[in-house]
Amino acid sequence: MHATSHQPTPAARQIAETLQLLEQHVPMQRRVVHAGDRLFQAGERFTMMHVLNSGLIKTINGSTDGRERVAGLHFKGDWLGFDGIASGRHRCDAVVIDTGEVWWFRYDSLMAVCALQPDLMAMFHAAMSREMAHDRDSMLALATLPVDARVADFLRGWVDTLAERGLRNDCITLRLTRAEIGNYLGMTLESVSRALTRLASKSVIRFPEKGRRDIEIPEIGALDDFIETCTEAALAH
Amino acid sequence: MHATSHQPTPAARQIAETLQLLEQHVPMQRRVVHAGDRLFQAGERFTMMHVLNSGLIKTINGSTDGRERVAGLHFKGDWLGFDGIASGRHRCDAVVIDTGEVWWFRYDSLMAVCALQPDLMAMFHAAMSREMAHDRDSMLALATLPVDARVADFLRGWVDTLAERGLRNDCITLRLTRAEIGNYLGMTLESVSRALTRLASKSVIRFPEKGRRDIEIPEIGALDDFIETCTEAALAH
DNA sequence: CGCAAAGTTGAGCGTCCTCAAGCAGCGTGG
DNA sequence: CCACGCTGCTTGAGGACGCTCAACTTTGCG
Repeated sequence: MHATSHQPTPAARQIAETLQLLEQHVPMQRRVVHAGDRLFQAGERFTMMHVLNSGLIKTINGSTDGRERVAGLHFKGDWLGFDGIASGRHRCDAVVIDTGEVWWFRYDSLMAVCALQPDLMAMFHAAMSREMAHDRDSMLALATLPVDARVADFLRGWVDTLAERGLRNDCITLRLTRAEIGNYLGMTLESVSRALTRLASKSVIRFPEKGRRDIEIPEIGALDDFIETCTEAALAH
Repeated sequence: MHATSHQPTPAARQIAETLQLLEQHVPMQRRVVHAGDRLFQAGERFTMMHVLNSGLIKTINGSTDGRERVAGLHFKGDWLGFDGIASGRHRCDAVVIDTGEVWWFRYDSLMAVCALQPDLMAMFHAAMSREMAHDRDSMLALATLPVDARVADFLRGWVDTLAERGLRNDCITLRLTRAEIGNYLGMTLESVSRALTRLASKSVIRFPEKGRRDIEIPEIGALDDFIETCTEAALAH
């Protein structure tokens, strides 16, 4: 069973350490946020960084001509606001999906502290680097995987995220609609629905409840196998 | 005519400033690199950051099951190596496409200097943030644009990059093959070729030479119009 | 209970991919 | 010098994957 390990994972330890450093050294505020709340919006002046202590937040990236896409999903320990640093303005909306606690603090305060606390600076950079690496992997999936594999890859990503944080991950609750998932994965909501049906028919996933919001994943390895099978099938004529 | 302005652009000024700060404070080495050279490879231990003083470099992101994608294209002033910070290992290959000069230096040296030079730290963060914002826009294009628009968007991005740096941008020389462009944009090389033909037939672009490596862009605005037309056409049934 | 929002499933169609053929540029060697 | 092969590019024909449109079911909420 691949559920909660009772030793904190390295990632969980790192998150705890980061939160502790922030708490000790950076003047900050905490806020409980609820589904629908916005931490910031595209175009607003950037001054604050946010760190998620619990809950789930999505960022939405839009273009001038009205297209938009769910750019990222953020869990406990994730930082938000990086994309505002360069231009001094936020480039996306941050919308709360599931209730949680957000810590927020001025970016310039953080920088001042970082000059004296190399460890904190390292955590900051690591968080940013991790997000870049994650984005790269998302792009790879967008560009190279057929829809079914993309959905499977998405689920694996979610599972991994939970595992890293030492959370139970044999059964996950998507708090996103099919439309949001589809938008994130560059496909329609119908395609998401069909892909899930196919995954279930091959027993890669299972729906424990009648409402198909919860997803059980008996074997994580099966997800990877499924992804490979899809890509091979695509290559073979 | 939208060619070289003889005032340095804000971006060009910022690049010059960054290079100067690095030169003054960070112990570094310079190297002339040629097409085919690799700055680093996925899996290698990360210790060095790189800054491109001239030339063109692509990064390639691969997965365990053999898929790969051109993850980014890097011009003068761009930093390389961010994705290695988190894990301590590079996550992509960096391959030189066009001859240029690379400056490289230890990441830990940079950090040491940054503690004393807030300006340099700010440039470092800005570069990282800019790359994240760019990746987000790439993903938006991948997820929401039809092939023709994606190619147009790619060209516009290239043109903008040149313009920011104060370079001539009414005629660009792609130093990538159709296959590389297609890989970057999540489509086949044939689709790239067809898209370019269609763009040319609508006079959005022009091929000055017989070998269609150079592309002339009479009106940058026409690219944006073309992109919008594509997306509207897709929406209208 | 009734309405709105979310999800599933099917049929038809279009975009984009696959496969294949042909052409152009270029360096090599006979 | 030209034949040759190699790589890159274009163009066409056919097919598949995923989208659109539509009907229906289920869930959630006032």
